Amino acid sequence: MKTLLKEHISKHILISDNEMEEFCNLFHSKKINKKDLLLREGEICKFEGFVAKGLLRVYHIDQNGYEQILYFAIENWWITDIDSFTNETPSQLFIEAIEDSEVLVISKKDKEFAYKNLPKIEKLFRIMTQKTHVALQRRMIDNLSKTADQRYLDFIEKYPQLFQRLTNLQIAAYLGISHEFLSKIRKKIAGKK
Amino acid sequence: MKTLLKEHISKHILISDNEMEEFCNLFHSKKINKKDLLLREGEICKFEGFVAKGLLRVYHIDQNGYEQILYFAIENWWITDIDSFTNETPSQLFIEAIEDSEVLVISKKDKEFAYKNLPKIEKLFRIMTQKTHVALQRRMIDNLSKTADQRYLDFIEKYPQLFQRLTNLQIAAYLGISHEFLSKIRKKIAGKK
DNA sequence: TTCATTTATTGAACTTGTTCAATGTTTTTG
DNA sequence: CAAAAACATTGAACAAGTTCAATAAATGAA
Repeated sequence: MKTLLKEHISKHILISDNEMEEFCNLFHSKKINKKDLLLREGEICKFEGFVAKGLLRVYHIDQNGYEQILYFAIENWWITDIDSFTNETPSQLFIEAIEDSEVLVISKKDKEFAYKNLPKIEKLFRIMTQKTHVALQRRMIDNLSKTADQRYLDFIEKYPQLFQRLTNLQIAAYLGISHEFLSKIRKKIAGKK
Repeated sequence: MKTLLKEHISKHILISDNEMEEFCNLFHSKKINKKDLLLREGEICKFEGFVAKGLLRVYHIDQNGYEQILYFAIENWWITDIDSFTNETPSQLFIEAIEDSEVLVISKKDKEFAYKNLPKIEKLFRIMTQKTHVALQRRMIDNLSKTADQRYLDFIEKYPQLFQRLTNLQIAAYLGISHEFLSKIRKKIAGKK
């Protein structure tokens, strides 16, 4: 179960076998069935998770009841509400499994323990946070500067494998448009080929 | 010049006087006059900067020639294109001084040196990246779920002091709307009072 | 297999925001 | 101070995207 996590860590930092074991022992496996929630709005997010299997979505529900998907997480991605987790404030987000999933979770206390006793873990999370920040920055620029058509085409090109595992409803909620409008975009694009 | 930086660092990590000196010596002061550029599109961003004085904007110019402002940086904020800086790829961004500014910059080489020799610096940047990521995540949610009116009102409430130092053009470019439309929003709001 | 639920498509009316062009106001700079 | 440049406002025509309602298609559970 933890081989994926270990491989992932090794790709980012140099760490001894002992340290690796000690760190990975802080994680517990959690199975989440399709449609079950790992976090709901109003709760304080008490975990950071590594997706070992499956697919989840992190989303927000606005005043009008519409969903916006902040991101998807598949195998090898980390998942948490970093805002709620670090500041210990009620989350604005839901995390739900889109497919039956397995997430390796670490508690805040154990993460702090790792930061204290395994200095390389600072580097690991510094790098991971940097990566997710870069991804979000790119998305922000795209959202500000591109039309929905273009964002949809970019999405397919950028995440072809993820695309196949999602419904149009979910893709629309990620792109920030209604699913009806996505449907019209799809028609328009299909007509062009 | 570096007292602000030192205060800032002390607020986030515990560090000895020696380490503080050694780290801060890696920074050079750079004065940027109003309207001058610190980074332009296509360049590889070779620095990370701490704003000691002034106000800058980080923006992107899209295919249609419109500007989108990714963020503003005032005193005590860090400024860089983290994407270009970490991946050493050409930047999509411009950084320009809105007011005469002073930025304390550190090169990539010196930052790597700090990571190697001053382990607490890992923690500092892990925390800073986390903070900027949280801010961007909140903004992403707002952009996906709120109307321009609401985003404008939120902006004024959240950054009242920054608001005063910006033109409507700049605020519009940050909110992701045309400045003409912002003008109409302002009229509507003024009428309501 | 069947019935219920979820997902996808489509059209029409509507809202939000853009674009362009004209005009007025403020700020900068020689 | 005067002229130029940058900034702000307004209106009209337009484009992008939403909402609602109806229908069809796909999926899932008993």
